Amino acid sequence: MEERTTIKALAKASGVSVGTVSRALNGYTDVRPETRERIMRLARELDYTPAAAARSLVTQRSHIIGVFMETGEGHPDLQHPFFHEVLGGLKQQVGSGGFDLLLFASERPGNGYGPHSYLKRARHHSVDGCALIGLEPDDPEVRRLARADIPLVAIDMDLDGPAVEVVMSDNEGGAAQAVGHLHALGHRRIATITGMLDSRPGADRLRGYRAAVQAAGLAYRDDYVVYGDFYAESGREACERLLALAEPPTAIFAASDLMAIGAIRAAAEVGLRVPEDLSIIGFDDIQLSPHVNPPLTTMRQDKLGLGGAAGEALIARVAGDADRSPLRTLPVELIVRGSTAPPA
Amino acid sequence: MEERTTIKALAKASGVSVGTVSRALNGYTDVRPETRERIMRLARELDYTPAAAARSLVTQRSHIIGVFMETGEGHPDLQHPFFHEVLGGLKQQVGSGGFDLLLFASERPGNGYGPHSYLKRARHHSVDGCALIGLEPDDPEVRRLARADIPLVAIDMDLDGPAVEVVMSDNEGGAAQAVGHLHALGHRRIATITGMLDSRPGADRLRGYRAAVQAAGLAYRDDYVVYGDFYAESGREACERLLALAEPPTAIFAASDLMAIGAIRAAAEVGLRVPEDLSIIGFDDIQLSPHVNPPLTTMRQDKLGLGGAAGEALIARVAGDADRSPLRTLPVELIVRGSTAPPA
DNA sequence: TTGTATGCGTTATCAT
DNA sequence: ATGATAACGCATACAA
Repeated sequence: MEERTTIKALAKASGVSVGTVSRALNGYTDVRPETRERIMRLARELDYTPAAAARSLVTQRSHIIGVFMETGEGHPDLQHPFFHEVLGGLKQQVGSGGFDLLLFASERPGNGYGPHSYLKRARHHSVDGCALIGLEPDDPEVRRLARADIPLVAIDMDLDGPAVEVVMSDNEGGAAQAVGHLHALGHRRIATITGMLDSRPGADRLRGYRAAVQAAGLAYRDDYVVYGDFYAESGREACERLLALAEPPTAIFAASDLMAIGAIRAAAEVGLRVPEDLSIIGFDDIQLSPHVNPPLTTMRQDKLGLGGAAGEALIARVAGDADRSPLRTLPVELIVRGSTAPPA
Repeated sequence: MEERTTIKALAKASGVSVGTVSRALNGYTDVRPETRERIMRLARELDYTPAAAARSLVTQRSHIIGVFMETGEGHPDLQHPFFHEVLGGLKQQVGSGGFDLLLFASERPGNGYGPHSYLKRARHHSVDGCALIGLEPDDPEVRRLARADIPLVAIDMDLDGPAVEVVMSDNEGGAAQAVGHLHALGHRRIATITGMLDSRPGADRLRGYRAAVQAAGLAYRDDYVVYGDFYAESGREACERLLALAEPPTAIFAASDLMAIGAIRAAAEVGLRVPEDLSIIGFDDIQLSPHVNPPLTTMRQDKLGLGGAAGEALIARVAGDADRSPLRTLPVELIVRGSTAPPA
């Protein structure tokens, strides 16, 4: 039973008061150098570690960023690889700023009474700010959280509130660029497999597709727009439908890499070769994309950058910087690999 | 500036003392029913949320499980998809037990003095327990943490200490089963691409391979054992080397799906078809495995189950249950898909 | 330069 | 059944 060293014990050992110890440790100037040194030395020897709880109680700062992370219906959370990479960037950024991440898991905070509530969970742990990943912006509880005065950053979702900032990729521009790539290769029959359209990225990528198709002077065909849900299986089904068309497309823009990979498989199953018979471009550039067969051409999202931007925004707002643009859009990049080629 | 409702404000509103409020909320029996109801109602109206910091200060329980998660050298953390799925299972399990997860990000906890230290970070936040994912068991700081009396669960790594429990898959048995599957299909020239051998799973899977090869009466050939690091690129390179052999294998057991996928690609690049010309089996069953081309035959690890078992262990030990087996091994399952077939 | 005292929001131990 | 009151570990305003 090793007792935790408290500031009181450290004070006794140093022969000074707890107040002095606190000031010495926190870098106040009005402490005699030799006193400080003695205290610091003893702190090291006794392996003193301040209690975050006690400190946050008095300073009203927890140095903790909360994370609400879920993905849609039917998909247990933490599933989409995209979110994890974003989380990695967030972790790195807030870590360098001296913050840790609290991944909310329990739905019954505190005394366990009352309904499920994001705001309550955030308040309970006195987080200094929160990152919102994969939440439903229309959820009343999300809106309630957004109305509070706690710094918030929403990733890939629309949200507004007194202290919320939104971070997302240039989904519309990226989608247009993807279609442009296909068009430049010579494709004229270009279809798309959409993501969930009630999500901002899903809607934006479809919008980008539309804009690019029209800009290219191609006819916009309803049957070239098939709905998916960002996951692989939906990409496969959508591609099957597309290939069954009387006049099937020669190229497909899938709104996610996962769906693109599903589409490649669907093509293989009917004996079509990618990219010789069918070009497929994805969106995300997940880690596996360079390694699938064929290597996937895709629009790369700067996932670490997204998380980093979120962390940066949070840190700035926690520090009191309130005049910040409520929206930060990160550029995407065309990565040409082996799944696209000129039409046969 | 909405003021946070404190227990004091709630007491004043209810016309009772804070002590009574606390007892009412915490379900003590010695509170008059009508008093309790009034308090509960007001708590709801004022949207009262207890402060975790204050509570943990007095109860010595934070209801927080810390998570140290990193992956090896050169690979920025949070990269391997396997770990994320484990994290998902952990999150779910501890959440249902009323705990939240603290993802350690900052390397300078507290006053920022002193060296990097896992133990210090854990103590600083008074976590009730910790999950260790992807750490180096030989790291002196890890050992120091393990010696402490705080409940620990190590995932996929060897570690011992007064309160540490280890959770991992049956890597050795699974590897043997994978090789057995290949052998049963008729393969006799079976090679392996290993993971990092300084990791417990990497070493165990190689051991399982060896055991199965010998059990099958096949000759153990050094040139059929190529070293990888679990990631895709290493699988690709290893497979290239294998295929360049004078007598190349007809089947490969890759110690991870990522490497198996890299291997498939290497085969494709030299014009070999999988599984017709070369069978490949992986290990993990990551989310993409069913969707790659061809769908990957693999040994499925119960990733959610791993995380869940870790969470369960942590919760039990935090509750004081100390007589628990220090090791929990979860079974793996052969998933036959399209990347293995009888030799030509 | 240092010590003392107060308070942060709770729970827990006494009384009553 | 309820109310004071003392912790919990720390930071800080005020004295000295």
